[in-house]
Amino acid sequence: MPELPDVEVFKQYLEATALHKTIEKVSIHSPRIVRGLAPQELARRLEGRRLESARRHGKYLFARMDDGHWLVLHFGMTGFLKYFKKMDREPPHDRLLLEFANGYHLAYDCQRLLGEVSVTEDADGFVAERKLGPDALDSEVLDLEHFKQRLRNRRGMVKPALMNQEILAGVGNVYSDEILFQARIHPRTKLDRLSEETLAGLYENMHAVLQTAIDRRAIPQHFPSSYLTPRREGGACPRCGHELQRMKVSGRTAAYCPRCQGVDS
DNA sequence: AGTACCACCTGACGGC
DNA sequence: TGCCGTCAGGTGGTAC
Repeated sequence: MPELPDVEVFKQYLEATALHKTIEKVSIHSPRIVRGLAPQELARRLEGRRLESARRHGKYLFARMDDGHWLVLHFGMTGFLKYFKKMDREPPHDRLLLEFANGYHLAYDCQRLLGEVSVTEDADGFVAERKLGPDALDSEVLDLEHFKQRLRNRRGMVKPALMNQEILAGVGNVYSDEILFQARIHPRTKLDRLSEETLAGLYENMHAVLQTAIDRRAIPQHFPSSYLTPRREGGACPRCGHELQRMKVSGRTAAYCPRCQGVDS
């Protein structure tokens, strides 16, 4: 479930492995993941180039090539990157494979094919075109006042709002549950029922949860024991011991503690 | 504007 | 054993 913390870890991984190496060959095993240009065109644009730097916005990863264009990666539900030398290390659902001049490979693996790969001349323009809101961890842009302003005057529920990539980018189903659990807010709470104090707490917890997840390499088993994630089957609330519950919110499965997170409002 | 529901897609899992 | 429905959840489209 690659959300903001997972993609941040992919970015750090790409930076540590695949930069500044000439791409000698590109293999596209699943053409349908390529969006906005023909697969052959994507290959042509990558071959002979080097990746020079990486950026992330929400759940999107951008790798800048030495011609100034950007390789754009989105990981859907099941995507990840793997850097390796020998082909017997190739991951099982390798959809796009870059081969570098040093003999190493970078695979974009995506079992369920819900991810996407494309190229853009302008990463900021891509973000604007997709109507993505500010990155959830970019506190320069998304400070508390801006956060409150973006959630203000909305009639919907808090969980779908956190997951709405046009309001803010990067939070998905798992981390919205964790943020709401830590902030002690019921997932179905209406935005217009959140006090200023609760909104401030939501903002603080959003930051803390996302940053903690990144620090723990987005590995749920390494998260603090006070966390809801990883969700245990019929598990108990780590705070009060009450049995955790699941409910559908806006078509998604929400996990929450009915005692700590109040009642449906 | 917000929500429900469906589709995309694969694999795991439970029921029978 | 094996078939089938359901679920997982990011995104995007449609209907209301």
